[in-house]
Amino acid sequence: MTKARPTIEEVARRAGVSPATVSRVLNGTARVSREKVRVVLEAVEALGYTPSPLAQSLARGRSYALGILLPDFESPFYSPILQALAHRLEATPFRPVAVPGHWSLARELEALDFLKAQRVEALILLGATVDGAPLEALGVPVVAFGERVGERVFSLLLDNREAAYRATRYLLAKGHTRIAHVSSHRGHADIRERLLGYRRAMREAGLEARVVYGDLTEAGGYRAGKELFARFPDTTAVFAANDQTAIGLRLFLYEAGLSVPEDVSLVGFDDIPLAAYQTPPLTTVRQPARAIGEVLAEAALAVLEGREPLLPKLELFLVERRSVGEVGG
Amino acid sequence: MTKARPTIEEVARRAGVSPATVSRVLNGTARVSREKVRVVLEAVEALGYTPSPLAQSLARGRSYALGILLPDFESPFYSPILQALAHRLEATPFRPVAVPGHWSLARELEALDFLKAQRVEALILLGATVDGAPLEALGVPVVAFGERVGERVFSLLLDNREAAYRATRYLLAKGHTRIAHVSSHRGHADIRERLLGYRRAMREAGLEARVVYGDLTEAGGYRAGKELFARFPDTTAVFAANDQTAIGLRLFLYEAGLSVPEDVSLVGFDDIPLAAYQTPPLTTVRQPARAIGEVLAEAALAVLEGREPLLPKLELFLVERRSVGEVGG
DNA sequence: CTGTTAGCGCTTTCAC
DNA sequence: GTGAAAGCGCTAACAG
Repeated sequence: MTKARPTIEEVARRAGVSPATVSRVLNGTARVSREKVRVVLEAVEALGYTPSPLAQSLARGRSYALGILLPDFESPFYSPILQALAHRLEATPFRPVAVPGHWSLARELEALDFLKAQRVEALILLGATVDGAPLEALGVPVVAFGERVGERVFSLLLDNREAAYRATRYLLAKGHTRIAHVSSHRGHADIRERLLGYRRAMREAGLEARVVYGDLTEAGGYRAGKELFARFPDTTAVFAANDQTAIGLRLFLYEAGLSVPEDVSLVGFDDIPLAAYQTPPLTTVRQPARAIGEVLAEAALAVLEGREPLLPKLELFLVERRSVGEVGG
Repeated sequence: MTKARPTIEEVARRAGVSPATVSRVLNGTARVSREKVRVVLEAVEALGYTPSPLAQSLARGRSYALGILLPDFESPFYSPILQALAHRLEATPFRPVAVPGHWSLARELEALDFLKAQRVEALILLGATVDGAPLEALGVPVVAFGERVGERVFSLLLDNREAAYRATRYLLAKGHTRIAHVSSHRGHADIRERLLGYRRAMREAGLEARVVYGDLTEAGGYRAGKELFARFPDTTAVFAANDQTAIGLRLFLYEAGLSVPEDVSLVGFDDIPLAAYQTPPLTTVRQPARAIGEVLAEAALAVLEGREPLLPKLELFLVERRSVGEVGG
């Protein structure tokens, strides 16, 4: 067995003071004489003492836990957000407790139960679909990304519709007219917004919309490509609801012997880390993952301190790379 | 304010029993009469009671926390392992506490301090470089992936050297002779093993080794490609220490107008999710992320229960895709 | 400034 | 079987 960690009691004894005093110097919770401070610090040092967060939490009546509900740990889009979130929390007393909802409402509900049991003080929703009652039941402030949820919830909303509209317009400007969109039934409001932006651009241009559905995974994008080119073989450009879809579809094109961007142009959404390294580098709408994570963390911290969180308007813009060509160019 | 969560006390009062009894029925920790069980369960139900893990931990003297030290949350290789790890832990009383070491020994040490403070009961090391004393200081069992660490540590070791050897042999069999390897100074033992395997295959074939260094990121792979082809323009095949490096290098090739696999063949390592979707699909050595995560979790649980963990020998095998061509083929 | 006294919410002897 | 009582390690009044 390992030697048990020292307790505040032992530190106090060794320093010849009361536990309360030790607590006070460690937390700066009240003025303590220079001398005692010194002795306490020495004892802490000598014993290698670190307070037990467990005991602290129980005594203070707070968990210092921040729940983070995300689809899963391996999503190339959400992972960087989680990374930024965790990073921002490092300097605070709060710890992230991240749980995967596995893209399923049922699993999300389970995750919420878990977070509830953990007594999280606030909840950050990343690409979740839960809403209403279950959230209320948690009884803690909620900060969401991408979805306008309930009343007492702060949402960081990016203008997906506008961005999708502009991405489609970009394709139109390049001379494309037979432009398809790969959407998804899975995923949250953002995905629907992108579809709407695409539709609007097409409608305004007097063009017919071509929509097929994937599931936001590479495999889904591949399948969608297959379906798309079976139904609309003359498509010259496709705007995918996310990068993973675009990348999956790109594999289909490769196998079908269609080149990008010569035969078909491709635009994605998200700008995941690997988008810039595709062949050709993928033109896509950049979602500022880092900033998103920081803003969400900031907002959660604000709410916890009773401040009104400010959710700055983050811009979505198209990153032009090499996957889009000019028609007849 | 939200209503405070009910305590065991309230449940007991409502059921007309003592808190001890409530605890007993909830934990099956002792025999309780049918009648009381019923009443207690009813009260629990009515109040929507969930025990506080905090209080439980304190009272039981254990944290149920499993530390997981990994490079960062956004690595396409480690994320899936974390995902599997977390998944395996879901059905257990243990919770994963994952902290990023940011590929830096200093940050890893900080992370360890944090985990120590959290009183984790065991530690799982994913691609970490810490070793020896700091680990001993934690005073808990350690399960590591990829690195043979200290004495009291269980390591899941895959034969990277052999796999790299075989990957290089594969390239040789395809007729390549001017084969380069992109290694890295960053990263742990695995990376060095891969270099050794490559060297051995080259030596045995009586060929000159061509080694350049990246940093395991796409950007590093790109830079390495630049350096490689400046120094050895006639290279026809490159074996990269990981997929991200290969993908970065592939961008360099694309920009340089060299096609894969016609002009240069490419082999990666890891088989990250996106490898199969590169253009062309990347031939790579598959590391079974899912299995790795599960085995590590299993091992940690075993150690915690006092059992000898069994670390099955997982195989590394080459996944042939389309990024390798035959010389003169 | 500082020690004493109560707990935080739960588990676990220890008796009955 | 079951309740009373004593903590787990720490903080937070409450008196001095």
